[in-house]
Amino acid sequence: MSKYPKPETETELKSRVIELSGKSLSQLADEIHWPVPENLKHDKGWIGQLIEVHLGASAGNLSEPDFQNLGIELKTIPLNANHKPKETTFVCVVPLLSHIGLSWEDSCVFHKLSRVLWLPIEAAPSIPVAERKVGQGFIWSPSEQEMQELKDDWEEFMELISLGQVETITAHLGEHLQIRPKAANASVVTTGIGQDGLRKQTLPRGFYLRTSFTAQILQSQFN
DNA sequence: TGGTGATCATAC
DNA sequence: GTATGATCACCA
Repeated sequence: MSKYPKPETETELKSRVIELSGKSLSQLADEIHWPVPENLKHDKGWIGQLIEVHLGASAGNLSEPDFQNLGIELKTIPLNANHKPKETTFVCVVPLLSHIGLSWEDSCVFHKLSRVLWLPIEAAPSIPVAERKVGQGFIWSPSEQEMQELKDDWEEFMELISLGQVETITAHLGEHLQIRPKAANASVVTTGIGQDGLRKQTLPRGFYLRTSFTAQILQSQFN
């Protein structure tokens, strides 16, 4: 889409983010001739993809940062009526087999969260999707303390997985990160390690950031 | 009513 | 199935 080429510099990206702030989703959708869904029940990724187009993110389902040349990952963050995160944030799929010898610095969580463009968007159910407005986006990296806490969570999870305990992991575990299912439905399977140490088919899972953590990020940015 | 567990669309 | 993008829906 030549109308929205990829930003070549961080400065360019930032100025485009400023241009988006305050705009409604129907404005953005109209510009690229996209219909606006009544609700997101069957279009859960619609807002994220709408923003990707407008910011010129390298689209597609590649395992690359959204802005590969800048090393920046784009995450929209839905806000409730109190302007706090409404949902957890998906980070990446949990490695259940090829994690042996994987270090924190080589993990998908480390890479995805090293540099993130957070873009808050109104998501209170009382506001029709078309009327929801884009907030003020900003580029973020974890503080030293946040990075350490994320690493601690990650290492706790990876140890359990190595021990074949993945099916004992619930979303209650983890300070900032949590592990929850990540699949089209409960019948999807991937290969993991069972309690006997042998391969076993199990439900794919993903790492998610708790809303308390993303709330902390927003607060440090706007307060 | 907030969080956990489940689910939806789409490209390849 | 795995990757991208996430929100839904129910129950404690």
